[in-house]
Amino acid sequence: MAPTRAATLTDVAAEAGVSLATASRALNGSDRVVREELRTRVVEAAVRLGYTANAQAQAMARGSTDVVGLLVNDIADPYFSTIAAGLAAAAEEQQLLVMLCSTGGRPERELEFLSALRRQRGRAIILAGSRTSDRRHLGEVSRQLESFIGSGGRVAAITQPRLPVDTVVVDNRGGAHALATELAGLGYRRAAVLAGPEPLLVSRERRDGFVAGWKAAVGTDPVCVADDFSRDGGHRAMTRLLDQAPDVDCVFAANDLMAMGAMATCRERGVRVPKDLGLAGFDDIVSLRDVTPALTTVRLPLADMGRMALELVVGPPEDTLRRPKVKGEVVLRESTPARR
Amino acid sequence: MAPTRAATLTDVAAEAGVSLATASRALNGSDRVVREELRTRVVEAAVRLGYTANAQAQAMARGSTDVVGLLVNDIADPYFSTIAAGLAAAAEEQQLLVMLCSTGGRPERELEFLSALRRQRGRAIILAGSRTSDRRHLGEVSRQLESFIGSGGRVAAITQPRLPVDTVVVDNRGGAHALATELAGLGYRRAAVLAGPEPLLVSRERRDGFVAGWKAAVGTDPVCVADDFSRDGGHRAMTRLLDQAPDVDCVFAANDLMAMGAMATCRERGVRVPKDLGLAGFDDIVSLRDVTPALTTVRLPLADMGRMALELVVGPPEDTLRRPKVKGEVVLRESTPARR
DNA sequence: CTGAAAGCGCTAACAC
DNA sequence: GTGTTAGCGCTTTCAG
Repeated sequence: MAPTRAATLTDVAAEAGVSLATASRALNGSDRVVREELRTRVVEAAVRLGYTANAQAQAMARGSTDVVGLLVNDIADPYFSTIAAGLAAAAEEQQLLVMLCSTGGRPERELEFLSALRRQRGRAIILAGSRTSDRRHLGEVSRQLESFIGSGGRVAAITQPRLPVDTVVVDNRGGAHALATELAGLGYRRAAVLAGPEPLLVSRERRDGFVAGWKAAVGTDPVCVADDFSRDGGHRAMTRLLDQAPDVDCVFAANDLMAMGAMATCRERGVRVPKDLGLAGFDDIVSLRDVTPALTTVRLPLADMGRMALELVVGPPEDTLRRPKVKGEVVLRESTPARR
Repeated sequence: MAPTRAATLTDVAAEAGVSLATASRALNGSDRVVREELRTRVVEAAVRLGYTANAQAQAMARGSTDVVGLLVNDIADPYFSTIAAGLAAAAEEQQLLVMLCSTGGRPERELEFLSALRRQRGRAIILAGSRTSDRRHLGEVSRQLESFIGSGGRVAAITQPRLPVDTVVVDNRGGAHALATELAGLGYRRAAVLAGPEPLLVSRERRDGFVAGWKAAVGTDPVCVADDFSRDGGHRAMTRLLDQAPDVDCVFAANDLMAMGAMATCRERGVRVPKDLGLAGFDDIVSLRDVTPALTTVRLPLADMGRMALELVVGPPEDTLRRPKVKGEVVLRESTPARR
């Protein structure tokens, strides 16, 4: 059957025998009050006609939408999907719709999405881990964001404090520092770090925090190997590490994904965790619950971070940049038992 | 600073000294051709003014949008997030925007999203595992979908063949049947099934397929215990199973999440997998890579399923219902070694 | 409390 | 080729 033209507000008004304005006021909220009798007449007419407001038309007339954009690196990564879940729940409470973009790390994709959101006149955009370091690209992003903000849009970021926007910041340094202290206290003596890509701030902070903590506690410098912030990256880094420095007794991977990759390397190489080697990660992603041995990590309240980011973009804008902080909590598990 | 009014096409036209129509044709595509000279003039004016088309206005004038909705149960569940990733990638290729809704299993949320998408005049909506069985609710959903379709919207589902819409269907029965056959071939003799909620079709299909396969191969009826389709559900079900029938030698959990829960129960109870008990799941979610022992499962091409679903809603609509099928592939791993 | 009418920004006939 | 103009569906002054 041919798509029947959807009923419009005009239709409803006619059906109810009232003016367009009254129908609008009765149906789609307004400070104005409509007499109860008319009101019900309109509502009934609307139901009879199966009326659904046209959000586009409303957006145009009102000059604002209910859409917030969420930009993540990879929605299949549990780190991001948990953040997304938290954000989605908060968005629901605020009656906002979430537009999702999983960039797969491609900078051009990021820019496309920003511009799509400008076109959509989105109300806000939330950047979760825009993993880039290319200055040129970062410049472009800033430019896009500026004009988005300039035309009334709100922006918040999660752990990307390089952009001049409200940001949920994670105390990476402190978390990693605390972890190093704990590990040293457990009796480990020869540590290594599997860091993420050097240009990534998060990665540097975690590495530096760990190194500082370790130095303070043990007095030595951990070996550092860098690779991608992914499971495969962890796998490769660990392989190189075992070749370079087979005598380490504990390894800190800059995120859980890398730690899982490292664990896989250990299995392949016959290195027993935690017998031969203590291993720790960072983030406490949900899938960690099911790895064996259970992995020591620094827990981040991921879902809350999504929530917080959304809260940054609703409510009245503030003059000053906000940077709510979340701390990581060291969670010791089987992968790093006390070394006697 | 006050949000400066964004430049409109009218502004651009004025700046370029051409008519509105020409500006529109030059900027936002059209079959009409614009003389090169004017064209560049318009483009330059647009750049100068920082013009961004207003998607709302375009949608209204054109009568269609570039938005597709994706409805999932829980975006933090790796099953859904992997599907979402596949779908997002495909959407990008089609220049479509993805509106995400993570319902958390709440039926009312599902309906709200459907109606939001109608309001948005979304082009299509994809339902991934709308996990419900309530007839009343299903009726409401159908009604919403019908009017969505009636007004030109497209709908596709993933593994929810109860709705009269194009659906990516999974051969749950066949996959589970094949798994049962393999397990029997490996020498297992006393099987149990941790099924999902009885009302869920997927759950019944997997259970029935396994039972049928097992019966054909071994001749007996597996014990069945049902619970939620989640990690916790698997944990509870396994607990009950161990109490009821401690002598089973292999367990099939209706999805990987339940299998992981079951594995946790085993760890707590001191039941060794696979020594005391073989264990298998279904889906092959990505986090499975890192559990020990590696879990036998039936692999589903999750990202592809997201892709396929999107393909169902782009391109010309067909008269007949389409039901592309995907098969599961049995992947034997450490959790089910041969029983001698 | 209700109605008439002026837009919101853009596209697509329809003329020239 | 290019310009004019009539909508798209709704909100919101501005008058009654």
